[in-house]
Amino acid sequence: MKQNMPITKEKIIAASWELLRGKGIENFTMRKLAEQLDIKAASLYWHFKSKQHIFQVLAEEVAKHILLAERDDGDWKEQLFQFGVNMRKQLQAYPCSAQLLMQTMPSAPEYVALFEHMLVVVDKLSLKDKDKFSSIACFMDYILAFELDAYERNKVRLEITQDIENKEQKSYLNLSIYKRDSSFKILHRMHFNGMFKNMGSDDMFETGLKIIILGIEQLT
Amino acid sequence: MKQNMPITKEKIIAASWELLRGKGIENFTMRKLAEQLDIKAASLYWHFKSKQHIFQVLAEEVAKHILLAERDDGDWKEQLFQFGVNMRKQLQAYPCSAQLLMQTMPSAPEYVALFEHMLVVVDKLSLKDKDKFSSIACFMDYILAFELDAYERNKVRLEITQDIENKEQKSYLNLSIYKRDSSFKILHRMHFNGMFKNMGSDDMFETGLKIIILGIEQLT
DNA sequence: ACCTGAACACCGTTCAAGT
DNA sequence: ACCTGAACACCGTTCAAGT
Repeated sequence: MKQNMPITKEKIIAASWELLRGKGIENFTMRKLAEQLDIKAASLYWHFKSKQHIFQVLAEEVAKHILLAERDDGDWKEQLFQFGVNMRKQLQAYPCSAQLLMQTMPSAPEYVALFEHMLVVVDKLSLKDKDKFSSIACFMDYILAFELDAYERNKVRLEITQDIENKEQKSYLNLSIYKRDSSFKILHRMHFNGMFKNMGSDDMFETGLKIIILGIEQLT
Repeated sequence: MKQNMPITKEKIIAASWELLRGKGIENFTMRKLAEQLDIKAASLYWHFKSKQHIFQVLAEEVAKHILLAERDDGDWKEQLFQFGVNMRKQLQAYPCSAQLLMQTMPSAPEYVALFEHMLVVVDKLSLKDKDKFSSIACFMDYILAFELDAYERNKVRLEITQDIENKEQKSYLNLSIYKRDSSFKILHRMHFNGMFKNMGSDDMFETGLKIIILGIEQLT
């Protein structure tokens, strides 16, 4: 990480991804970012006018990579499905990218390009423009929320394992209570904790994708 | 706001909602919350062990109210639709509640009750348990993401109008560029800004809800 | 039981001053 | 052109001390 060469925007962005991966977006600070680059926090402000602006650049980078990895195979249903799978793959490759996109979305030109790209896929359907737009918005909302959710759940999971290490045993999720509580009949039947542990899996993600694609088809 | 009676948990929670409504979750601070209650920030820690814990209580309150407002009319499709509409209404009634739920979701007992309630609606369908669960997760993800999105978009909108007041004219969304850019053919045809202005509307929300419900039906 | 002052270890951002 | 020290106005949280 230590270099004598002058800092560039590119190096700051690269270090930002590292910091996000290591500390998460809630612990991303200008001071830590500067430390990682062997400079002082104040120096960052020569390259970027604010932390928010760094986030915007990161978000646009993600949006760009989502579009780059696109190939258009099969019918519209297959295309939409592949787009969803690929978008999630990119979101997983860039730490906290769902948060970044959610925060900065409508201002980024790349975001609009994403929208346009998906509208093309759905344009051949015999739907009102308004419904095409709603379909794509729903599709993207689902994907983003799925990853936001996964991130939060992972955070809780890490806190718990940390507490166990510290012999604190706080048990944020005391599932044992629900296991015995007869008021949650269906969840109980579904093997409560197994179901919740399966949240965030590839399988669950793809089922959601299928639901939305089938739903769009049905809207015609 | 000024009272001589001793502060209670209930008063702190009430003041928290006010603060969220007035300042948003990103400007919710213990110091501001204390000020609103005419006490000092340190005093809050006698009632709640942390800011995070206050958020957890707020989130559970929202989840509780979503369940309370429930009536079960019609077939499963109608029920699910009404649930979605009602859930969004509650999310809109409590400021930043989508963020609160997203942050604290899996640890809250009320959240599990929400899940169970929706699973009951969908339980009569001839689906694998796994797919019932995925359906509900998809449904809830969509609703939360829709409101998160609306919140962020509103934030940007407020910043812009503020800038216009300040004669800064930064134009975070310079839509005029896209309007002329021929690479966004479909969005252009759809009246670019009109479409984006329509984002977050009741109509768009309900279309998304319908898509997911039709999709779940198709999964059987 | 309930509240406070003072402190600790942080933040993002600015800006005059250095090279 | 690029970086820094020092400061400003904040954070969340703790804790001995007050009533």
